[in-house]
Amino acid sequence: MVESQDSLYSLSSPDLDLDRFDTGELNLLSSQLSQNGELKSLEIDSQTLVNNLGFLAQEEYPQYFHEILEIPPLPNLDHLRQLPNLEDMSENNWKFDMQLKSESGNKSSWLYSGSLNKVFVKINTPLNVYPAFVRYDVNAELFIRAMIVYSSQNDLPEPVKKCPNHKEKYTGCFADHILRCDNTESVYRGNENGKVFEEKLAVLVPMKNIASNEPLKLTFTCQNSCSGGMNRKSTSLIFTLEDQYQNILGRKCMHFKVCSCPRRDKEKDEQTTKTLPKKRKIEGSNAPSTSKKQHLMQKQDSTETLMMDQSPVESPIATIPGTFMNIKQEQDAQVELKILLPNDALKKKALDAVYNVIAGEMSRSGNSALNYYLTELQKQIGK
Amino acid sequence: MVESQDSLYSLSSPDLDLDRFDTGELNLLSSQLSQNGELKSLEIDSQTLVNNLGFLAQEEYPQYFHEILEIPPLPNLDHLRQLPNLEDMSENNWKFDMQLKSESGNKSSWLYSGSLNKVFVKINTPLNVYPAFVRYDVNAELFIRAMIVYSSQNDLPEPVKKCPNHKEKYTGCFADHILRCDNTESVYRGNENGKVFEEKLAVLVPMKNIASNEPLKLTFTCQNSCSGGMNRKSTSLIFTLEDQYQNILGRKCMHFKVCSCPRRDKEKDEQTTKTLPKKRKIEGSNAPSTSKKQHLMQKQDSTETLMMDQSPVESPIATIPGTFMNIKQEQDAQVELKILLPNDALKKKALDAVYNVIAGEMSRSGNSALNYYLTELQKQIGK
DNA sequence: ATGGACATGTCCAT
DNA sequence: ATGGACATGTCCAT
Ligand SMILES: [Zn+2]
Ligand SMILES: [Zn+2]
Ligand SMILES: [Zn+2]
Ligand SMILES: [Zn+2]
Repeated sequence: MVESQDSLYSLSSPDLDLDRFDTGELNLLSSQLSQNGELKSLEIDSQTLVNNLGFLAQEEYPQYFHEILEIPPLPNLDHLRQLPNLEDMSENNWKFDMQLKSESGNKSSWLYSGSLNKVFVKINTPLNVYPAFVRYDVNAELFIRAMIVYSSQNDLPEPVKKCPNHKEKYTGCFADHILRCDNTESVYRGNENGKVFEEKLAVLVPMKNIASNEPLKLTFTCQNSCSGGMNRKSTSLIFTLEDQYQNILGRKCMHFKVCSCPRRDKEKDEQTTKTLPKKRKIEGSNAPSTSKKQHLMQKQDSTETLMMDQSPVESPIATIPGTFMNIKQEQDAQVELKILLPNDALKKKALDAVYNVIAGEMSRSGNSALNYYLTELQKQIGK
Repeated sequence: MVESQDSLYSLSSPDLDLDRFDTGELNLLSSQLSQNGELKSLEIDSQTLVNNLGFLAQEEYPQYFHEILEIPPLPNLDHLRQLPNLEDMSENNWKFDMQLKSESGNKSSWLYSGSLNKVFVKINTPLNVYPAFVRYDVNAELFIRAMIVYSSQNDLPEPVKKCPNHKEKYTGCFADHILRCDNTESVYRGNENGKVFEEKLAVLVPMKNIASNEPLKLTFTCQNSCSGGMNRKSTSLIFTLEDQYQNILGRKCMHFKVCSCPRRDKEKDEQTTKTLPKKRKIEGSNAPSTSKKQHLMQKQDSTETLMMDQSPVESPIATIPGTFMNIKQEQDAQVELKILLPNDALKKKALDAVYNVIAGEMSRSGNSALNYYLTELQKQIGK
């Protein structure tokens, strides 16, 4: 164990003997790093490690060499102990992207501003984000990590914590997590005080069980305005496509704001940004009044508008869950009932009431074909 | 023990044999009542007790008879198991009052509105309140209890809880208490879910150590606007002068609001009240839209300006409703109900049934926002 | 759902 | 400290 680490430390030039990296060692190194926040057991600080492995860490190397060199993936794990990176990384073989698709239904629960690369979303409301990437290496086990950070350079290191008010409502693995992902097998990582990438709160979603057109079903459980929490600071979402070794294969970032009036706030935000870069921010310990308050992402803002709005096409899939198979029904034209209800409890009551309507009719008419609808209703009620 | 209680229960007429009351028995009864929220050990409900002791509970009897009759104070402990009373009680021998004195210094930390009988104060800022009373019985051990309640009749039973955000900062005996009193030997009483007088959170200050001109040094540790806490409901402060047996010798009430801008809010409040009694409140589970939202104290609002400075009539004590609906209308996630039905006729019936579900809920909860869903349903039903 | 009014905390210049 | 502007949640009528 120590031996393998020693061999790592001895690396000091780009003439790396790549054969020496087998995935076993990498895994080991990776876990070594993450289980021990300060690397004390290795008696080496993370900076030293970064210095020694730094040449592997260039953004230019995310591609895999193993096909050419017939070796395992080039390790690129220094980011684990660094601050999150807010630059998109999509110009490699994986062509990773995350896309929002406007949904016809209750579209008001979120709105996206292309000019700001920012999504405005209500609290506890689903935001579906669709992964898009080329499966460049079919053997890689893929994950998408979703993480929240403060947008401003000064606040980036600061952990983004859920406010005590909203914390109170939840227990369990995501009690401290603002960002929830309701896809099955999502894993909640990090801790509330984590500063570097691997320690920050995030949700890790295995792609293994995600259908090709299935979105990440995200939910924000705290508002940007919450005092004792995000406290009106501006925030960003970072998605990273990762393999089983935590190599980063792609990255997609966007600003977000969890608020009560997405439309109003989006319009005001676009308006304000259009005119002049204002102050009146409590972000960062920046200069009194002149500071331009620039986001890390905005470094490339020249191309940002494009980046956003083109990220285009692709088919919206949105298979409606719970869609019924078409039953060839007798003479009567089958009809769909589709309504909006205030909450799940009332939806449940509504379903029960409809159940009674159908059951009553079936009883009165003796039309046992209606049983099909009861069964379908029961499925929804059971959920 | 049981015997002494039995003797109490046997009282059934005002011809009370006052000699039978010694302070020992009263103390015992009092502690019996308070240690056992439901009086289970006595196998008697508090209502029965009130019925039996009710004749002692008249507001007209707070005076002591012991000088005349040479017996201990007339017991008056039924209030312990009732909702707090919001009427001033100063027209007796004790002439109890609590007074604010404008301080030259940092006067901005609070402001008092005479016309509203309301003090506007900043969070975590000292509010000195000066007790004034005639020491009618020099042998009595005196206390002043300070308690916070919701002003509106509907919300009065609801415990006033500190929001989780502000709770987080404190530990110890006043962790849950919004109202702090920094005088030495202040004792924190009650519990967060207490509904009746003796169980509600309060601070009890022994007068023994208070110099004659010394004020109660109060501090509010949570704002009226705090969600998860007072949640913008209007609130009142109740001071009661009590003896060592918890008899109430005097009472002084005032509205208060803990806010960031006392001056602005005071002016706006006075302005608004001057014109017309408005709605736009989240207080009480009141009727849909017409409810006048009246404070207990405001029942006499016609004379309130006077009342403040005099001390009025009489008024009923609100009884404890078994439950009070929680109006807390946080943002519920809207949901869509989508089902397939055999034909239009049944769809119509289904819509009717759902309509009834929502209408019923709206009626029960008084949540008029649900009307939107009824309207939408009606559109579909009309088709 | 939606837009307007409002309530109320925060920032900022003086 | 103070008043004005602003940010942002909530209520309400449609
Ligand atoms: Zn929150
Ligand atoms: Zn940006
Ligand atoms: Zn609070
Ligand atoms: Zn009043």
